[in-house]
Amino acid sequence: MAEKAHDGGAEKTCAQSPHAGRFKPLADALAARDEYNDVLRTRIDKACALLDADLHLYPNTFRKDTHVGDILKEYSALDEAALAEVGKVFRLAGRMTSLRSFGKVTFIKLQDATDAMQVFVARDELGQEAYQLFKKFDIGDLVGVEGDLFRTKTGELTVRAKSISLVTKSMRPLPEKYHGLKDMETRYRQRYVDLIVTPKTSEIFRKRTMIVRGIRNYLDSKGFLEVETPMMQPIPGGATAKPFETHHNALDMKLYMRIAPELYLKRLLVGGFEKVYEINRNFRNEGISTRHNPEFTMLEFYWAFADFHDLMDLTEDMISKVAQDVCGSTVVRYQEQDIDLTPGKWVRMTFHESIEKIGGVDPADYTDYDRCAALVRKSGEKVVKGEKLGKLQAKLFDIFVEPKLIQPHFIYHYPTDISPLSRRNEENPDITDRFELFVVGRELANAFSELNDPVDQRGRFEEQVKEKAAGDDEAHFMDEDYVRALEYGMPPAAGQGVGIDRLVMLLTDSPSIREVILFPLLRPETTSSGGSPSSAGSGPAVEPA
RNA sequence: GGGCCGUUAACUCAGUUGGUAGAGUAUAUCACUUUUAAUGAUAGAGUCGAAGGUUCGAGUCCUUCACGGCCCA
Repeated sequence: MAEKAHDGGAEKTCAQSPHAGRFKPLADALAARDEYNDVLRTRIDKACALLDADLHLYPNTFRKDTHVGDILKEYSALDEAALAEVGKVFRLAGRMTSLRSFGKVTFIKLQDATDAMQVFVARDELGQEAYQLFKKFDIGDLVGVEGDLFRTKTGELTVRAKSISLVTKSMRPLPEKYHGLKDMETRYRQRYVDLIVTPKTSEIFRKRTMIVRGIRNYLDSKGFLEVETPMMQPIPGGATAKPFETHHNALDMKLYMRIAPELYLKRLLVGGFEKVYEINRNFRNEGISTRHNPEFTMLEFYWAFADFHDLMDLTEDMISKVAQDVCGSTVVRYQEQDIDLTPGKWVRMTFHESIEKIGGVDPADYTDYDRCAALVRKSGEKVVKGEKLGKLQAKLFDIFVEPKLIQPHFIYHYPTDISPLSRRNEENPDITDRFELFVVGRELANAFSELNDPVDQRGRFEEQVKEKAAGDDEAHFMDEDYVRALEYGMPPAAGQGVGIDRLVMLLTDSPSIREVILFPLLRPETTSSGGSPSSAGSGPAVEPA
């Protein structure tokens, strides 16, 4: 007999199994997408073999009594003799992320939500039959292990399996063990895989949770009340941005996804809450970049009987505490730079001062309209007809100042022209009691003493409406109800928005916002067969005649 | 929206002046009872992102498109 032909090895294929039919839909779907390769075929064959051996592929019966992290914490210090004393049998479960087989003995790495550790699986511990079944398990399978602790020859704390069982069969192979998953697109699209194989990724999202929790704890401890306000709003307000539009069918009503919760939170100040905050999603229908995702998370908080100076103090205290808790220091490393968030180190400087001192712009070049416009043009920016001086100054600021604000800077007293919701400065009506916080050349927070004069507010809305009519689709809508609320009387207050994603970027040393958002927005995936992604597996693609 | 770069096996990547594709990992088979990027042997695995074009001949050159990355607006 000619024996050189390999037909997938000596193992029988799924086609010969009574369970073959169970996997046909999977095989067909894979084939339709041109993904049905020999690795996947082998997985199906193995799954069939496991079913043939009367194993459940997805049993929900295994219960663990500990986690890898707990074991490592408690027993890492013990030597071989001390471990033998312990003699305790643990029940662990997790994903098998690597496997080294020596015939009658196999080392696997078991990864659960807490950590990863080695498990020693030996034929002489399991018995011949169980060990043969175990050999059908694949890297990527979830397994349950029962065993005690020992140290291997190289001294590694290891679980010696008395039994090992399949908890969930994995039908797809994991990425390569050494290089891991590098392809950014796959990492974002299939974040579940990224989380399995990239420890840094899961670390970022754990930190993200800690950061958000740290902020909540901080504000709660200061007596702030967490509230939830509408994400779908008939009139979007509270920021300068293009909103997403949607439609409510039953009410036959146009709605906007909120660009900010601000106007609702301030209505709550009118209602008598003196300290409120909300941490939730905002949506802005704008470009996507390393710093912008269409939906992003903002903290906004409002504090009655306080002004923007109080906010600067609070912000400095809050962010440095969160950094200390999450990063273990108030000096954090961001993209090869040390950022010092230690309280007291944060610079406070006026908007105009920053243009002059940091931007190096001659005062005459930003106070005189024509000279300012000329400088803006010279710097490669457009000047729109009728654009106000404050807006031109903001452009100068963006060009000359913002990129240089690496260490934390509060820049305050923004021009009134670009601050439609802020309270005017008492001495100079052209500027507002507003600040923005910059770190690593990016805006991290925006805050101001709130405008609570209903007449002034109405006038500013009307200005915005004019700009909207003139073609600025980022300008504010008139919000009559909000003005009415102010007419009842809103206490003097200060309010602030903090970009949580950007804060998380800073504290996790992430260069892109996509690294700190679990599922960043991407264009639909195109399949190799050319069909629309939604039609894959749900029926034949309809081709135009 | 613009510029530059990328897309080759399941993963990470090579691929020369244009001559029908390679490695490592993973997978399969064999050996192996202490490895940890285990080791050794053997084998299979590719619509080279898609569609056109130039050419005797295209992974390679040209055009368009799709998706992604970085920078800019």
